[in-house]
Amino acid sequence: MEKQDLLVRTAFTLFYSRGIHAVGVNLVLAESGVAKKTLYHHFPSKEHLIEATIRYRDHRYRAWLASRLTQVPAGKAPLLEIFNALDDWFNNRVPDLDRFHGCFFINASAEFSDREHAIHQACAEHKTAIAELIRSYVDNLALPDDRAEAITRLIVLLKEGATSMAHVQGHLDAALQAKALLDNALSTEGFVGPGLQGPERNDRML
Amino acid sequence: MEKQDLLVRTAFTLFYSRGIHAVGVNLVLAESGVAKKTLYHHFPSKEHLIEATIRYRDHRYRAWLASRLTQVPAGKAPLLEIFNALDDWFNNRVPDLDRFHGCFFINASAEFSDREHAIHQACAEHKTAIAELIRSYVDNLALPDDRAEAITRLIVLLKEGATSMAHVQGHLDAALQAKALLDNALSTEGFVGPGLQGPERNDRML
DNA sequence: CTCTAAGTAGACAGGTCGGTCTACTTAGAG
DNA sequence: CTCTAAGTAGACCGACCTGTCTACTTAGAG
Repeated sequence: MEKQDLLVRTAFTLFYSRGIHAVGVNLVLAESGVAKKTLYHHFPSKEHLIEATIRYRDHRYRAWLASRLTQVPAGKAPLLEIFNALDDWFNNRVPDLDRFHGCFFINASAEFSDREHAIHQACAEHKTAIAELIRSYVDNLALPDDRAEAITRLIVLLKEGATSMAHVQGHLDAALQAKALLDNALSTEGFVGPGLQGPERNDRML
Repeated sequence: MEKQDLLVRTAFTLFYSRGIHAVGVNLVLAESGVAKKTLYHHFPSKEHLIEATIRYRDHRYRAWLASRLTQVPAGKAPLLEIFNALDDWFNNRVPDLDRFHGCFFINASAEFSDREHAIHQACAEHKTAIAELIRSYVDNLALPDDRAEAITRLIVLLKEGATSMAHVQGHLDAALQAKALLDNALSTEGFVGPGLQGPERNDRML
């Protein structure tokens, strides 16, 4: 594997499990077995390495989620499938995403709290990209634009809440709970209008 | 003011706005004007100071939220009022809580990711305490126990999601969006059963 | 008046931080 | 064969980290 990739992967795993400020470049080098000069040959500073780990995680996470959503029939199913995927992630059934330690982008935003900071903005952009992915599936329901936007934001809200609860409180069933809530909302007149089927019988949790 | 309190308040503000690992004790001392010996007289280590800031924030936050919920009529209103309070917090209309930088406990959990760690556990305990506060208001609706528990968890889910979105993405209206969703859920047959009023007309956002 | 607890300023120790640098070693392209 | 880009190990720099320590000051209790 190319040294640059190796550094980014190693740095990501360390940053994700221990926090970004808590991990020094010397540890990344020791874990990866790469020389310091090589790191600074590819990245002008630790900051750039951090940004590379953000892009790396963004790419992996989006690819994983997008792949999951193509594996179910079109319609409501992909929207609910988001939360099946989250459930797998929380319960460490997705080795590709590393052992669950919450959302890397939420964590990074906590360490780089200033919204003007490049790293915080990169995290926000990831969230926007995820929202756009979700929106593309909501659009398949052929709803009015404002309705589609509201449902997209609802799903994002539930996703963020479930991820946070799973990490901080250890409520590993938060994804399925969010799924049941979404299912109910999607079946309610005020949300998507008549014409969609009722909730999936065996997923009722509320 | 007692030096111990001054240290905790100063440390909290710095930790909250810049991150815990990013702030050294020397900065806390410089900002507070307290001598280093005094800090280590009251706290055996930085770790203990961090734990004190967690307890401090826990106390302040719970007192603020509890106070807000007593200012509306009993019934559904306090549950919706949670999100009015969050909306004020996100938009910096609550000076007592410091300038909004997300949830301090989520942020701290990101920096102390190991769930066995005392600081992470203290954060989880705060969330549990908040959930119990909410639960006490849900109980006023006189619902079956499992229903009440589900609604409590739903509210917590929405609260966490809104807080995270407000911080990372800057969606400062997330609280009102969550409120509208809760309002709808509380009015839906499957959630609390018949007998409760419909959604508040002018808060419909979905 | 005396004793004590809590405070001050700031030097210091041992370690880690991000980052630079020298000197040397590959491996592949022209 | 030669040149270059990318790699190695690791010494080194100044800055900052947590935490300890000396020496002195202050305020209140007995």
